[in-house]
Amino acid sequence: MKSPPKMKDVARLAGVSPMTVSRAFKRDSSVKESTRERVLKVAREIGYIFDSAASTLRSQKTGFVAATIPSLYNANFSETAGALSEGLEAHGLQLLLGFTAYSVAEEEVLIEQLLRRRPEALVVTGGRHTDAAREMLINADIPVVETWDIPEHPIDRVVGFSNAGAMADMVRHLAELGHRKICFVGGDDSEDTRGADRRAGYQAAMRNLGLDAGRTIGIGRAPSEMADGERALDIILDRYPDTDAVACVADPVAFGLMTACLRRGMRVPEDICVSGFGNYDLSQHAMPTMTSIEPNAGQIGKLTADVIVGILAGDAAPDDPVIQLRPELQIRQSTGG
Amino acid sequence: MKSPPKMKDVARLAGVSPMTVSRAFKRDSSVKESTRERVLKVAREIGYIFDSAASTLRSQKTGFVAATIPSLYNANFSETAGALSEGLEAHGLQLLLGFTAYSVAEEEVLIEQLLRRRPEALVVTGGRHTDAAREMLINADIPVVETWDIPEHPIDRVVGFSNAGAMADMVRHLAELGHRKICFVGGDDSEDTRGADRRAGYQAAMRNLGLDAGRTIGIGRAPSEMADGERALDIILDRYPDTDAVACVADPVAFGLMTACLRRGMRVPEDICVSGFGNYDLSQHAMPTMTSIEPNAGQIGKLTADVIVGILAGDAAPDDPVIQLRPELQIRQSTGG
DNA sequence: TGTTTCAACGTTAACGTTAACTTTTTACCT
DNA sequence: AGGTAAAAAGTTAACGTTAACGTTGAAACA
Repeated sequence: MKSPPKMKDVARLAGVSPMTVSRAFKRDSSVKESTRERVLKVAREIGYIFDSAASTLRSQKTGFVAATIPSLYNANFSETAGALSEGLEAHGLQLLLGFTAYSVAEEEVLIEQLLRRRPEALVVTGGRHTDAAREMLINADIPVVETWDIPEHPIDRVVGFSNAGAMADMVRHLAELGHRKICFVGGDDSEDTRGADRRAGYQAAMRNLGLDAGRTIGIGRAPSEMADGERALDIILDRYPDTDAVACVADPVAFGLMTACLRRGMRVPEDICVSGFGNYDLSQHAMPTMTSIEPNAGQIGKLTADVIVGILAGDAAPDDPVIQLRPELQIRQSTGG
Repeated sequence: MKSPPKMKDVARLAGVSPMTVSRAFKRDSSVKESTRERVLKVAREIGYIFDSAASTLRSQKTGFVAATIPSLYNANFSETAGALSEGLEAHGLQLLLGFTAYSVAEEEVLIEQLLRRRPEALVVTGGRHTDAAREMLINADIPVVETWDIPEHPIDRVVGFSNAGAMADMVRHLAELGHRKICFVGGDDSEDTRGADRRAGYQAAMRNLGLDAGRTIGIGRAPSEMADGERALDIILDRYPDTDAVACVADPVAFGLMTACLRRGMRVPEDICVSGFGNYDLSQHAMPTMTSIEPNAGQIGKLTADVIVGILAGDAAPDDPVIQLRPELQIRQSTGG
């Protein structure tokens, strides 16, 4: 088996120079339509596959944008990634995803790996990073968008919302319903900065309301799953049996906790209220339907794509580099809605 | 702002040749430990980031494996991708994901895009492809693994199971419980080959049992969601009101359908049985718990990684290029289990 | 008819790294 | 000390594409 065909092989067989083949593979370059067709036909016939490494090296253009997300398994982040991908594709940019496993340490490693591939922009989930990661992002000399958070010290651009604020809204909602013994269920992992922020939002809101902010149930490292919600109920019944409402870090946890309640014969919301975060499909179909927070995950992805496309097109920087979204409370049956 | 540092800049400042810098960035190459440390220290100080495009071009090694999966939003495929990624990472390979939106036409485009980046192996979800895609895969001259299916004509290696067979198992289970009026709910989209195979499995099993195989409810293009299950119930009650069991193409659809039943006051499983496919977390936590099929998604990813690592390490090809898994029926409350 | 213009294509060199080879240094012998 | 092998480092050229510039020929003008 001989070596795979190169551009010059296509060129020879099509009777043109390699440069013309290169041009034929791009859009709106000056090649006669008939020539382009002939070139592409030859390329197809001999099974030529363009080599993007060589192209990248010479042109210093990779045509893709990198993004770090905590996990594939989280429908919220997937939705952001999906919308981001779509928005970028419309402008000829591909998305390269990397997974941080909810850890800023892993994020640091990942960012370096991604930068080695010379993306034209970088999207990170979260607004807190290791010092080394910050350094790399600042020096990367490409647009950087932090998402799903409102960082204290933005690196560049931001499309996010306040996780603490959204959780505080939820706690106030539960308090307005008359609940006083409110638990928070979430990971006890400071590496998951969004989870930690939501817990902080719970604590701040509880203190502001003059309520006991100590009822936090740690369920281990993110990602939090349905089984964690189930386990959390055991802990709650053991440690805080008078609990009348539980705010969960995410919908799957809330669902696991809620169904565990129902299995024990507890009524939701009559005996105990349960709320989630993320407004998963699940929360609208569960029985009872679950109160949650709509983070507008798709919107985050879409806006992020717009920001990047704008910067790459040379748009002037806006006055405020931060686009702050307002998650909406979705009040449903699990809190009496 | 000057141009970003190159290897030769690091070399100059570290007092070595660029080749030594290159070696310092690899593992187990012949550089003195003290030299390596000095080089890496300089690199860190001046913010040098390795350029993988140049490396790839020269060494003809990309260090990554590409995979096409139908969607980010499907927990089963995500699990396969996650396990694949882990298995590859253990051998220094990165995973590059592409999404086909459940369409073999999109898959064709995607495969070409991925091949341009010269992956060292290619994993595809599914065993049916366009002719052009097949051609590219055959000519790619790298290991190809087809997953989540047992193709009629394997291209190279296979790690999968029979979707039709698994669904037929489910139908037989429902029939053994005494059900005769069994519906199938799934996408009516032939582009989603796994969905189509599951429907075919339903039809074959029903015919074998001498039952009416015509009760198929089409719910549009994949991906199928909870809301589709809810809609499907309306259609079932309208068209086949005597239905006693429903086999769904996937767990979310089954959950949507099941909760829609419960909301109408129908009892599951007493009035109607519901089954899913995929054994999502959801199916174990739903009330009632849902009967489903465990496709061993993680196992598929792990075995695929093993196959690829084996081939790249030069292992001899096995007698049978097909690794066929046997999905297991998980019988739960929604079918009386 | 000579000049201008521009579409269409060609030529040259360079992108940043590393394979393959060569040279120097160090370690270990007798 | 002299010799030898192995470790550590250097040199050269090449990977496949395309930016930048150069050439050609035909259409469009005065």
